Amino acid sequence: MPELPDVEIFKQYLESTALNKEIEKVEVPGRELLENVSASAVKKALRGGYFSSARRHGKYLFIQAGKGRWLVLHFGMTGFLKYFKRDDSRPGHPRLLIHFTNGFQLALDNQRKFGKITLSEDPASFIEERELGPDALQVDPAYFRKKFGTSRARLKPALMNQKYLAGIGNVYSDEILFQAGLHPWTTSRDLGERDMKNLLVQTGRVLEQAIESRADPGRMPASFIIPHRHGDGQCPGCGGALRKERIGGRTAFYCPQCQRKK
DNA sequence: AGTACCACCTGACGGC
DNA sequence: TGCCGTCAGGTGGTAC
Repeated sequence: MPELPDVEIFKQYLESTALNKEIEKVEVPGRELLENVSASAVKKALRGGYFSSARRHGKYLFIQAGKGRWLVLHFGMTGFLKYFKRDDSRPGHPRLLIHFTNGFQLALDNQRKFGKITLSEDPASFIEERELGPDALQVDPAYFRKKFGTSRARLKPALMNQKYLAGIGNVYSDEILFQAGLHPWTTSRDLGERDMKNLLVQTGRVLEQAIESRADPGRMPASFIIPHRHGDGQCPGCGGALRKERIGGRTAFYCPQCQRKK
């Protein structure tokens, strides 16, 4: 479930492996993931060039391959990057393979084909076209207060709405609400000033701590609910049983004891 | 505007 | 052992 922290880790991984290496060949075994672009256009855009930088917005990764030339990746539910040399370390479901002249390859692996691959001349216009909200780590408090202070949506679907904030999905929305002590069913605009402020603070805190933990539940702080998001998980705060419930079409986990309804 | 539901896709898992 | 239904969850569409 790559959400903002996971994609940030992919970005760092890419930056530490695949930048400034000449691209020799490009394969697109997963044409189904291509969006508004042909495989030959992707090959033509990348072959002979090199990746010079990467940017992330929400769950999207933008990789620059020249002036006005960006490779855009979305990881869907199961996507990840792998930089490798030997064929026996090639991941199981490569959908895009970039061969470098140094003998290494970068794979976008995506078991369930919910990811996307496309090209863009400019990340900013891509973000605008998709109507993505600001990155969840770069939110102006006034914007946040306005969006969440007027929305009639429940808190959980509101946090997951990419038009409000970009980057939060099912798992991290649970964590943010848990850290903020807010009930997922609470109507967004019913929040008081204090809770509203706290929600924004916790959003940043949770995402930053998740990145520090390398988006790995095993490394997250003991106070996090994420490692307990399963059948009979217990609240890391009060030890009570977590509740599992369908909210906005997603499976939510929360602590009915620690997360009060407003 | 918000919600509910479906489809996309593949693999894991539980029940029988 | 093996078949079948269900679940996982990001996005995007439709209908209400």
